[in-house]
Amino acid sequence: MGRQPCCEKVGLKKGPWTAEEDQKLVAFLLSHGHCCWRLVPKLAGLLRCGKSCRLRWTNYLRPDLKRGLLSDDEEKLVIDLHSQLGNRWSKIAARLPGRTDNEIKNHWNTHIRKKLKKMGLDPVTHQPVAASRADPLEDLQQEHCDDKASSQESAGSGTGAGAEEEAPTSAEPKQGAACSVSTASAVSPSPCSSSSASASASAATPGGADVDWPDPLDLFQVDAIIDMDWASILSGSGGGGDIGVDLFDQCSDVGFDQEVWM
DNA sequence: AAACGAATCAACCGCATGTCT
DNA sequence: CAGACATGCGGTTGATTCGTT
Repeated sequence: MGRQPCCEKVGLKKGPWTAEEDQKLVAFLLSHGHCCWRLVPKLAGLLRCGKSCRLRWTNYLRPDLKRGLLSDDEEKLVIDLHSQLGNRWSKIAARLPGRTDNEIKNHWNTHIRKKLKKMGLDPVTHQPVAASRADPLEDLQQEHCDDKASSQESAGSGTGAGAEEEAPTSAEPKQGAACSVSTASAVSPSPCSSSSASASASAATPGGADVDWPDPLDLFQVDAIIDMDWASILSGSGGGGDIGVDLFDQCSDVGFDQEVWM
């Protein structure tokens, strides 16, 4: 006997998430963690499939996400990792705490690829297309500040060089999914049979510390939660004192991987 | 001020792989 | 062992935002 299908695609909502849906999802996951994604929308009262919930959480609602553009160092690291790993965005994201595979992928396609092309480098192979420079990464850093200009210039000089020329990384046959090591997700999958996550979840609501923490179960202040400076809070530099340790303990109970927080 | 085009990014889709019955 | 299902991944799309004319 098999399991129930992931989502009966009947009556499920698609498209952009509303603030109310975000609130429900955040409140549920912060208080219960995720047991099985298939059950999350049902338990949280959402008309979404579990897949959509997981994506929304992973790419947008996860509290440990950094926001904003990638720093120079992060961008360099992405380029370096991409040269080694190819389009294995989840692997790359795993090396950049607080960044998601989707975010990195988007940034690559919209920024980095153009820069590499402008520098005369093949974004796929990272090899010079023609005669090229000695240290592309150094040039990249120099040009980082005029991103907009470079993007437009490259668009003009690209002569049709767009997504259509993107070829699969020859040296990297598609096998990223073969790696079952948890990568992008900050929430380690807690099996349904594991009672620890859900059992302790009721006591794991982050709050009650010195940090100005909106109670997710109270008013569903999701925006405030998302905008919080999590890195500072968890490192104790945000005035939270021991909040970092407390949150580590609490959040690990609901399935967070502490290493991903910092 | 309006129209147009480019850039950005959130979200969806389909596939691959691992797990469970 | 085989089939069904869950999950994760990468590619792609479409709506929105931003900049230019």
